Amino acid sequence: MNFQILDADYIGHESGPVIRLFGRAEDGQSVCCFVPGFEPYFYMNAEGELDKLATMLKERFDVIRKVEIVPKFEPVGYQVSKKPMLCITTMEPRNVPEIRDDVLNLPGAKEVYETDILFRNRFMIDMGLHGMGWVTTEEISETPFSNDHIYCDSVFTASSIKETEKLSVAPLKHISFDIECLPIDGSMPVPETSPVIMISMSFGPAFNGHDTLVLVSKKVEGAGEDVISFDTETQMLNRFFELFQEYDADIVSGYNINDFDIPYIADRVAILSNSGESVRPTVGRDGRVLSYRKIGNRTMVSIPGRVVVDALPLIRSQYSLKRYTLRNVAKELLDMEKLDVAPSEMEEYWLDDGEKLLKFIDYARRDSELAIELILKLRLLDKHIAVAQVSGSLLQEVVDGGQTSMVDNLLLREYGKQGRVIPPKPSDELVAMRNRSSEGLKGGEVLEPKKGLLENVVILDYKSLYPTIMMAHNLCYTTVVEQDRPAGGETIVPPSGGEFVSAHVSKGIMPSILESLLQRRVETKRKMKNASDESEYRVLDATQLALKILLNSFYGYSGYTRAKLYSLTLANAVTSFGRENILNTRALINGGISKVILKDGSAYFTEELPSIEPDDHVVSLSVVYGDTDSVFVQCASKKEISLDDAGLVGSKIAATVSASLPDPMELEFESIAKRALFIAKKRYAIWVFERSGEEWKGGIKVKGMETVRRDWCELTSKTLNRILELVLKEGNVEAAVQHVRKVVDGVRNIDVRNDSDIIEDLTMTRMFSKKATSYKNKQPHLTVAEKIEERTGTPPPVGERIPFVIIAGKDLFVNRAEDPEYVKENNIPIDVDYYIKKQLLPPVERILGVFGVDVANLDYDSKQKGLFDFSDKPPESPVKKFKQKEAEVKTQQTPVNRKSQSSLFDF
DNA sequence: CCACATCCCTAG
DNA sequence: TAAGCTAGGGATGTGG
Repeated sequence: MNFQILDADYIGHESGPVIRLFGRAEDGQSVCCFVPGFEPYFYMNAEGELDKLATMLKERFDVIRKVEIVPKFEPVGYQVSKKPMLCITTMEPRNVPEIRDDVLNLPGAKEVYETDILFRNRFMIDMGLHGMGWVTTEEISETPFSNDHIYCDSVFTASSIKETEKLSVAPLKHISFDIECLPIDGSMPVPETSPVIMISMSFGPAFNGHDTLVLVSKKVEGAGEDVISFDTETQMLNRFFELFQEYDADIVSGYNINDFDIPYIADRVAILSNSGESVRPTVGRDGRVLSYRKIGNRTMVSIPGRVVVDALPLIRSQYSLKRYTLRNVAKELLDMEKLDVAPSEMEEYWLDDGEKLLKFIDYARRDSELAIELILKLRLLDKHIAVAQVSGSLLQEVVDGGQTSMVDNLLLREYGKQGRVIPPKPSDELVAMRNRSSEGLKGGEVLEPKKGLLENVVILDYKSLYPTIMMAHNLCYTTVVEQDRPAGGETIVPPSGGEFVSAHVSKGIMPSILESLLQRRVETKRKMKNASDESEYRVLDATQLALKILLNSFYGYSGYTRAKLYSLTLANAVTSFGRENILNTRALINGGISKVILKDGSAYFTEELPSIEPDDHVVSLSVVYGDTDSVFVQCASKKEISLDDAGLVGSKIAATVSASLPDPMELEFESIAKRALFIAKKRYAIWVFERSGEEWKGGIKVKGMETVRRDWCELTSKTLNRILELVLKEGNVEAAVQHVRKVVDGVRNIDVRNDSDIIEDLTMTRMFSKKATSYKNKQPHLTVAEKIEERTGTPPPVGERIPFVIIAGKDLFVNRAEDPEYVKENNIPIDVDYYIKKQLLPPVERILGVFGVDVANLDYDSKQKGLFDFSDKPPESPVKKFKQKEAEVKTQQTPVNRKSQSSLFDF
C-alpha cells in the first residue's frame, strides 16, 4: 500500500505500544496503518561504572524494559571521541517523562537526553519518515490492535514501512464549517444559554454532489435541497457529526474555529448531555469525540487522523492587513462579500418563517464557503505541507507550531545519524537564567543612509546571509571548541570571540544540514524551470519556499532561550561575521572597486583596461545605504546611465565581491533604483526596476514609511503614495505640493454627515497586544477597547487589531480615541486639526522637506484664508524655495545640467 | 527644551 | 504542548 502520511499517534497494547499512521492513498482511499514493535527510549550520561548503573536502573524501575550501553557524543562542543552512555528503553511512551527526573537521583547519573520527544515523532525520526511524506508498506493482516472502529477506507497492520520518493500531494478532502448561535438580547452568545441553531458546511471536493450543506434546527419552508432541517438542536448536531464522519475529510477548517466554533460545540454538547440529551460528537478517524484544550490563552484542537486548520491565524501570519474580521479578509483577499445578520436582529430573522429565515440561512452558508475559499484559493496550506515534508514534522505540528519544532526535528534526525544526543527543552529556571545573563545577542549592521533624493542606485544583497556564514565558517554547536582541542590546531575565531574547529577537522552538523537544504533548494529551483504542468510547478515552488524558511530558521533558533540547543557564542559568531561582512563590502566598493568603465556592453575596472579614453563611460560607485545583508550603491557618471548600464555595473560588483568571499557566500545583483529617496534607516522609497526576462519591470517600493504602517490612517498612506509617485516617477515636486494642499483643504472642510466614507480613511488600527491591566501607559486603542467593553459588555479579545479615530475635544489625545462605528452612528465631530497636524503634515514634511518645502505652506484652507497668509490669493507656492535646493541635489548627484521647467527631472 | 520610558510596527 | 532573532523610527506622555 502507498499513502501519504497525514497524522500519526499510538495506542497502548499488551504487547507494547502500537503506532498508528493515518493518511490518504493516491487512489483517494483513506488509510489507517498499525505499526507494532517500536519502543520508547531515552539516553543518560553518567560517571562511574555504567554496567552497574544499568543493573540498578532495571532493579529500581520496573517500567524499564532494557538498558544498553552505547557510544555517543554530548550535544555541544567539538569532541575527539564518543563516550559510553546509557540507552534506556521503557515499557510505555509515558514512562519516559515519568521517570526522567527520578533516574537522575541514582549515583553517577549526570544528565538525561531526548526525554521529551513525542513517541510518534520518535518513530517518524528513527524510521526516516516525514510528515506529508509518501510511504510504502507491507500489509500483513487486517487485524487491528484495538476494538475501536476506525473511520478509514483501509485499515491494516504493516510489517514494514518505508518512505518513497515523491513530492506530489494526495487528493486531500477538505471540509469547512461554521455555526450560528442564537444570542440573548443581541449580546455575545454563551453555550450555557444560547443554542446552536445552524451549522453550515462546505466541501472540497463536493459531497454527494453538494458543495455546501446548511443544517437548520427548525422547520424551513421553501429552501433548496442543500438545506436540511431538524426538529431539535440535538438531532441537528448528531446529524452533523454523522455527515462529518461520512465525508471523512483530511483537512478540517473554518474561520476562527479554534477559538470559537469548536469550543462552543464541545461545550454545548456537554451541556446538552448533562441535561439528558444524547449527543455523540464523534469526529476522529479513530472515533474520538470532539475536544479541545486550553494552553495558555490559546485553544488547541486535535482530531486523530485529521488536520485541523483555522484560517484566521494562518491569514494573520501570512498577510499584513488592518483588520482580520472575516468580512475584511474576504473583501481584501478574495474580493468577496460576507453576508451578515446583526446580532441584534438575529432573533427576528430566526423567528421569521419566510424570506428572512432563508436569507439568514444563505448568510450562514456563505461563512463556511468563505473559509474553504480562503484555504483553497489562497493555497494557504501549500507552504505548510512542503515544510512538513522537508522538516519531517507532522502537518498539524507545522500548522500549529513555530519554527522551533521544525528545527528540533531536523536537528534530531541529523544528530541521531552522527551519534550525538540532544538535551531536553530547558526548564523554566534555565530559561530565566539564560534571559538574565548579561551577555546579549547583537544583531545586524544598519548603515546610515545618504538622505535625500538619489538617482541610479544599484541594489545588491547577500543570498541567505546567515546560513551561508554558518556554512562558510563551519559554525555549529558541534564545532565550538569547549572541552577538546583539535589536534591540528586549526580553528576559526569569529569577530565576536569564541573558537570553532574548521571543516577539515570536523564538519559541523548544522552546516551539513544547511548545505543539504541549500542544495535541495537550488535543485528544486532548477526543476521549476522545466516543470511540466502548473500543479507540479506549484508543489516545487512551495518546496523551495519551505527550504528557504527552514534555512533561515536555524540562526534564530540558536539565539532562542527556550531552544534545546541554545548558544549565544554561536548566534553571536553568526551576526558578528555578518556585520564584519557588510562593512567589508562597503569598504571594498567605496575603495577597491569605486570606478567601473562601461565599454562595448561590458563592465571593467581601470586595471582591466590598457587605458582610459576621454570618451569612456566611467561610473563612480559609492555605498549609500545597507541593512544587514544588503548594499545600495549609487552610480554617478557624466553620461546618462541606462538600466542596462546599471545592470552591468550591478553584476560586475556582485561578481567581484562574491569572488572575495568564502563559499558559499554570495552577493547578488537584485535591482536598480532609478530614483531613491532615503528618509532614515529602514525608511525609504524607491522607483525600482527588476529584470524579468529581457525586460525591465518597474514600480515604486516603499519600506518602513507611513504608507506601509497599519497604525497610520489611509488618508496618510494615500496622500504619501501619491506624492512619492509624483516625486519619484515624475520628479514633480510642485504637483506634490499642490496635491497636499488640496488634501489638507479637503480635510479642513470635512463634513462627516455628507461623507461618512471619509471615516474609513481616517481610521487607524493598533493591536490590542496584551491584557488591559499590563499596559503601563494609556493607549488610544486601549481607550477604545474600554469603551467597547462598557457599551457591549465584552472587551475585544487580546490579539485583535482595534480600529479608532480621533474625535474633537480638549482632552489628551489618548482619551479622544473613539470607535469609528460609534462615531458614524452618532455623528461625532472629528479632530480635523489632529489629522492635519499629526497625521498628514509630519510624514509629508519628512519627504518634501528634502526639497526645501516648508510645511507652513502646505496647511491651506480655502474657506478660511488668512490662516497663514494675509492676501486674497492662495498662499504663494513654496516651489520657488526648493528650486534652489533641487539644483543642489542635482549637481551633487549628477553633475550634468538638465533643463527643468515644471518638473524636476526629464526622463 | 531635553532625556527618558513605553508602545507599536516594520526591515531584514 | 506558547513563543526564531535584533535594529530602528516615531508618537505620546512624564518629569526635570
